Amino acid sequence: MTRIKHILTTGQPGETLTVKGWVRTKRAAKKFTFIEINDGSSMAGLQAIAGEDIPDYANSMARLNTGASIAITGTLAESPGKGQRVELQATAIEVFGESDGETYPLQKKRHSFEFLREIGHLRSRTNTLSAVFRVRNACATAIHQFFQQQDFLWMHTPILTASDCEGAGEMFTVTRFNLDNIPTNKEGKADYSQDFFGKPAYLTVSGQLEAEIMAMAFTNVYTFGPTFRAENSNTSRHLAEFWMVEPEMAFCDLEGNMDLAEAFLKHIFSYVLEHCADDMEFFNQRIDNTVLETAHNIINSEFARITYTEAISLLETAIEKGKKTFEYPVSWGIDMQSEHERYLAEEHFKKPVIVTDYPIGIKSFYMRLNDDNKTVAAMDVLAPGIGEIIGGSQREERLEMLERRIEEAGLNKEDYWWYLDLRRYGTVPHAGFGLGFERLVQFITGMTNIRDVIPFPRTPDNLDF
RNA sequence: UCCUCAGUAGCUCAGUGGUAGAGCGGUCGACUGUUAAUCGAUUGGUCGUAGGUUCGAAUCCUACCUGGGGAGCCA
Repeated sequence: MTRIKHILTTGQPGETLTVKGWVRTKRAAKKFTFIEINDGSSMAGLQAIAGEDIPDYANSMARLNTGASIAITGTLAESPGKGQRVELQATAIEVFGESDGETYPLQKKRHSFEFLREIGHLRSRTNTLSAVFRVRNACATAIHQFFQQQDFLWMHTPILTASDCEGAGEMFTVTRFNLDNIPTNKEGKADYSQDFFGKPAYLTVSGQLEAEIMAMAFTNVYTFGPTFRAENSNTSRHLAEFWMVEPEMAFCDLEGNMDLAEAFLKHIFSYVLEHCADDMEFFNQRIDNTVLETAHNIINSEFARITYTEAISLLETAIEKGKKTFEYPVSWGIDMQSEHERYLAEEHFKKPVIVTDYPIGIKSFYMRLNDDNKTVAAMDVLAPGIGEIIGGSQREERLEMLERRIEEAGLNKEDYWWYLDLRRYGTVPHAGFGLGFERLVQFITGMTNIRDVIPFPRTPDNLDF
């Protein structure tokens, strides 16, 4: 079967072929009809023209409403009209499934994204959403290509986990209990020893700790899979189920980590520009007229790199000079608010900025303590319009230090016996980061709501399709 | 979870106390090359839900539901 993408680029006049897809629009004159058919392979559809001479013309045309699935057989010809190089002169049309114009929700007009979310089973047939999902696919391909070219191994870390103490947010509990009749122990609480795993189980919030295990055997690995957060977050950049990419590198420090993150983003943007040119052009025209400029900016310019301490100074200076007022006060030690991060990325640097070396008190226990004993070797990549798109760190590889940090965090050392073993046997400096895949797709396409860059978004009170 | 805005035709919206409207879409018709086709006609509604105020409520009040934007949490 010939896909429309290839016909539009390389199809030659005179070729006889059959295309299959869905009718986007139909324009009828008295004795002939133009049909635009789309099969999802490209933004542009193929224009077909059917004259009265095709079999069962009147009846066929009446059945070709927007959304109908059809096969058109015909001969390619140079198009006398504007807007397309070739068109298909139909000799036969087969209708697989009709689409009632009275009830089919997609019309030949713009729809709001809010409305399209309500018809999640049909929205991928629209220009914007199909472009988003082609770009999403290209991003995923680019990610694998980037890592594979550099000898990283793709590791499948588990979705089910027992660790509930990473502090990365609320977790979904997984159980085989009948929730209307939960076995209880003497204290009247749920008796997990009778559950499937014999202890509480959850959906993973991160594959990082397992990735560290694998990096201690394969040097460079990455994970790419679904991740779950049960936080009651209702924003345009949070999902309960999202995809995360987490590279982990042995023999690597924070500097190497930043270098990888920057090269990684540059590669993905380049790949998408090359492979989804039409889609990106569409986003630039219809969604956000800065996406192409942003993409070239990412590829061609160095990311800004500053320490947390420098970032705080910048913010304080901006306040002093009256250049900016913030709702939340700024001082060394605070966890920066969205408004602070946005100022840095969107107004001060106007490009991605990597902030490093955060105060020990606001970051996770596994991040490596710096020599100043006040900061840890953490890094956040802040993107204009998105905020934190990557969060990472050099990991604490010193056994005694890690034990101390676990205790200080109020966590149980015994729960991490295997994680500590990695420091006991052949420990090495290592580092890694996590990238929110949907936020990346948002960043590239300019789509403002994260629910529109994943085919089937899962958010609080929303589990349709 | 908090703050805020909004729910009126299939969609996008106007109507802000006195007989429910427009554009688009759909349908029918016209048209020898259209491409968000064009032109003409036509179709279309329990005004989010439940109470309340009033002679009278889409409009005012209360609660709830749903959605958007912002915040927190983070990727």
